[in-house]
Amino acid sequence: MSSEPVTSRPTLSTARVIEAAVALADREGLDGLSMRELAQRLGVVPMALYKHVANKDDLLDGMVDTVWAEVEAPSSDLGWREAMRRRSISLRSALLRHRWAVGMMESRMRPGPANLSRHDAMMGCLRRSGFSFRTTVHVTSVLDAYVYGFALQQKTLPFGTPEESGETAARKLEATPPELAAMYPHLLEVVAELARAGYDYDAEFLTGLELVLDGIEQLRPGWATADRAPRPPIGGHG
Amino acid sequence: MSSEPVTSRPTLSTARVIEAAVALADREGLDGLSMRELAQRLGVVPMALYKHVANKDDLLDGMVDTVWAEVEAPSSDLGWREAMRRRSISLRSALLRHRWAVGMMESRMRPGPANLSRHDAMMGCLRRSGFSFRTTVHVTSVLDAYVYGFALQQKTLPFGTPEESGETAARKLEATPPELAAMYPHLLEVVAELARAGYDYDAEFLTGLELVLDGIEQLRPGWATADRAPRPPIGGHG
DNA sequence: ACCTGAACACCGTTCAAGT
DNA sequence: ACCTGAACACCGTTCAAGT
Repeated sequence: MSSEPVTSRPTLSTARVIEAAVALADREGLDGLSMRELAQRLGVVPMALYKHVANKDDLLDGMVDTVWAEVEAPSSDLGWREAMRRRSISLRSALLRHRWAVGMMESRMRPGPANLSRHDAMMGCLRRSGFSFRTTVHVTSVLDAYVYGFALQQKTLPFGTPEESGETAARKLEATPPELAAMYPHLLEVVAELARAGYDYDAEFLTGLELVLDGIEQLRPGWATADRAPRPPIGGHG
Repeated sequence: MSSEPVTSRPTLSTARVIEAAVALADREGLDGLSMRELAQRLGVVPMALYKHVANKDDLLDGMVDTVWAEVEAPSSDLGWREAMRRRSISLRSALLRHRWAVGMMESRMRPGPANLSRHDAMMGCLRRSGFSFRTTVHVTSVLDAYVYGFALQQKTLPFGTPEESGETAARKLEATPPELAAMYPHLLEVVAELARAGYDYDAEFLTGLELVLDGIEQLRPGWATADRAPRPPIGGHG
């Protein structure tokens, strides 16, 4: 009696709605994601979606947690530096696959389970590696700022590949009227160099990441001697 | 004959439209900024705006350059580190005053004159301070990522002042069901510490900024010896 | 020539009518 | 009880009609 539906259109579910919404946003951007368009792609009437998500904001909550689920949770087995490096690279990769998610990863009012578990793993890794509470916050703050900020820049800048960036820069350079070139000599000089040598986002990200990790290494209290959380310094943390 | 209009409503101009749009976005956010609402606040019919801006995107271009005009251009007189510190703080302040602008500062396809002049000053300061072309790009990339990323986090996170953040965290903590507390022990531990000691965005930003500046100091070729651009190392930059 | 109201093609969501 | 079409209050922008 209860024969499986063999059609290519499985019945709607919250998971399927979220999955389709992510796919739509990946392809068309956040502006292209409307409840009406999403419904059409799923072959249902717009109001049918509201059986599976409370509203668009609820849908976005689910989409963001889908992205979090793709982020590698740091494990303290690797040592904090390798763990933080891998998590940062993994977070950036997820944000490259889902550019619409940049700026939404920390903003949801009701964080989902994947979000919570990844943050818990981050805190656990740092605390177990001997960072104090306060320093754990510093590390999280500066690393997240760097990764989110870099992803934001890349999402936002007008070129993709190294070659493309060189070409874009070169074209812009040629199109620059002489009076502008005279007003912004240093900017033009650097853009010309980029046009010559190309601009590789991945390499740039890794360079900056090591720079930030070096800074964190210095921040770690007792980094040169102890391997576990030392007693707090007399003056507090300031 | 041509008597000055003494009314409180001066005639419309591009500058006045942009100014009003910035004020509206500051107060109501980007979502609250519609051409219709903006027109109403200016006491004109919606279509009247299109005499002064080509479309909404053109309006946003103008708004972003208004924010750039508030950013202090770095001067190499101060030394690169102090100059970069001041520019970063100034950029963040502008983004705090105009939160809607986070994520739009580098994304405009037709950058305005204030944008170009600030970027030119940045490049000029770094080049004059002895950074190579390539290292100048690294410095710009990592500093901008940090400032934009931090501003994005702050815009996005649900609390404002240190006290408020403590209270918010404490309230969330109390509202946490025991089964969740057991699943995310490290996260809860850190949040509890934040609830106790408070979370000061300004202090956090400055801490991370010095960390990044320390990293940049290491990046600078010839930083220990020369004060002007050294000849490039034999192996290139790697 | 200038200005602008109505219209077009959208949006998220409510709500009442239909099965 | 469930589903859904029409409706509501928006949106940016076009375009033709009015002065």
